[in-house]
Amino acid sequence: MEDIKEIIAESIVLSLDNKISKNDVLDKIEIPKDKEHGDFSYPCFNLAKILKNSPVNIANTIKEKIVLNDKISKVEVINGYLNFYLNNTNVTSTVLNEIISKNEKYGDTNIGNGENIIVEYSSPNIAKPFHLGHFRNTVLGASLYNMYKICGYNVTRINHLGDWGRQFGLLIEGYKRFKDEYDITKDSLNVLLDIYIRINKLAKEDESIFDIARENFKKLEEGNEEILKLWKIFRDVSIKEYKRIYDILGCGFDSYNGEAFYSDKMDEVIQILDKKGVLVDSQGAKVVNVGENMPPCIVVKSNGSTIYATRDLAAILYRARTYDFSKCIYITGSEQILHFKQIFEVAKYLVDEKYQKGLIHISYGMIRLKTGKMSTRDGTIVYINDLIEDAIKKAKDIIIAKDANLEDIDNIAKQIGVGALIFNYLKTTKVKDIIFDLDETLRFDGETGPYVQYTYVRAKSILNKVKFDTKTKIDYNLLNTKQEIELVKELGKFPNIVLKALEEYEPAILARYLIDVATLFSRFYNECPVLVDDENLKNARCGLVYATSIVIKKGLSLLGIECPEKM
RNA sequence: GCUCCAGUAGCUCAGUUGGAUAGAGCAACAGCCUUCUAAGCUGUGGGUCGGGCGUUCGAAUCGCUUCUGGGGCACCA
Repeated sequence: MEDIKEIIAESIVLSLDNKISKNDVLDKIEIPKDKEHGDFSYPCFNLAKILKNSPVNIANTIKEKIVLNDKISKVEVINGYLNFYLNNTNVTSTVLNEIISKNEKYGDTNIGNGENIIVEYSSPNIAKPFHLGHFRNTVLGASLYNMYKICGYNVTRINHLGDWGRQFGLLIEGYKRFKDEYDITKDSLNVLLDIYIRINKLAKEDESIFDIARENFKKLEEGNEEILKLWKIFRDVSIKEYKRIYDILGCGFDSYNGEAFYSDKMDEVIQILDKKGVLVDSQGAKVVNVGENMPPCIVVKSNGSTIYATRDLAAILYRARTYDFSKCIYITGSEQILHFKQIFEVAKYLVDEKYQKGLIHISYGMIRLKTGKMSTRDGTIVYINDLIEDAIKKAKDIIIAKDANLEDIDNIAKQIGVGALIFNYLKTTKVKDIIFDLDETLRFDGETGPYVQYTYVRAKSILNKVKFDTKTKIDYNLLNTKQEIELVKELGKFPNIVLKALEEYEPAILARYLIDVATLFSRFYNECPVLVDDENLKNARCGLVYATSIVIKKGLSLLGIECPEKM
């Protein structure tokens, strides 16, 4: 499609005797909102001044003089716009043949050319259950990973676990006191959470517990065997639980090196910064100044210990050396925007410019409740385990109500329930806060994952009823209804949609696109019967159905959503 | 107080980077299943694009200003 835009631009320039540059024209060419206005449109208003003539006259002049190839069927002038209409039969066969021949590789490119990219995402805090915030983070990261992968990048997924810091001193103390009341091997994260809440309460009444906690963390840093053993148990138990969730979500990681991993790599960071003379004393702490409009970045606290910024800096240094990345993408909530601005500034003292330029922070809005912030204390946190359970159960109920004889109901219910959740959190642009609403989250009709999955299932259902051989010669000129042509054109956009979604780090672009495809397919499905007597028409429509199924399945897989074959 | 982000239909959101009559879903109402799965399709109603000023042939989109909501502002992550 892009090449056609080029051709149009060149032709316009020629018909204006090169009085305007091709890039200017290319810049202005747009795809009309209203399909009645053609496939491409060029507004002539800005030419009025340059050529000292009215937009309508200019448009008419271009229309008369322009020479186009057979890919364009007609050109029209409306209100100073030049509207170009593509030759539909040409587009249809090109698009459908490409999709069907490439099949599950449709949309793959090699623009990444093997470049190394790191995506850091999910990153929950050890010993705490997985909640909705982590969920949004995880599905965002996983889908970006999937998209980079098919664009030829070499991607490393890092789960930067929050497995270090003074809260472990407190947790260890709580565990020592209360462990006999619990069975840590069962429901381990909730046990740890419970202990954590209890010891926090206790510490509020008895300040001395905080001192013990500090002492515990110090012992942990020094490698005290007993303490280290406890910390390891917490970490192992947590990862095991997280992995169970990642498994359900169908995502994974190449590294679980979290904060603790960098605990012995921070000295070098401090040394480098000190050697470069940028580490200055400020109110007892050691900081790096990062410009006037930001507070300084604290690297060493006034009590001599390090802070999360120090660990993040150590991670940048380590990753530059280990992975030689061209991009290192961090996915976190928007409350960390300032923090990443600061450490990216400091990073210029640690790594080459090419690494520093590759540091990218992708932030997303909070998930809140109608009543306000989620809070552990008020018990208003929405845990992902519960939500997944609810979603799967609801999917199963609906399936049973519709067709209790369906095979493999549990697996299908899982695909639909989980798909609904993932889609729900990817369809909204990441900048927006999301107000959590259980009914809305568990909706399966309208702009939802199950709707897109359902579209796929209907397509497959048709294909299962015919012998459709991709090798037969198909006359796609027969596809000439409005529904067919619009669907084909939408399918043809897929590769560009993926690129755009990646460029903007915005899976929502792909999710929205899949809704559009599903809607156009549903219209086609309602208006154009596929299983007709006319063999040629049947074949052509089957080709369209098949191509649609390919695009939907591929698109959903990039979002991290599975497609049931029946539902 | 400073700073970043958001504000579009009753609700939840799109809006192709400044273009033509601002679009979807949900909710409401009215239709469509003896024909490829109705988790679907078609239609109706619903808008001072938070307000104001400006730039422009042309603004939901850019600038300034103001209101509302949210985040951040050094020893938490």
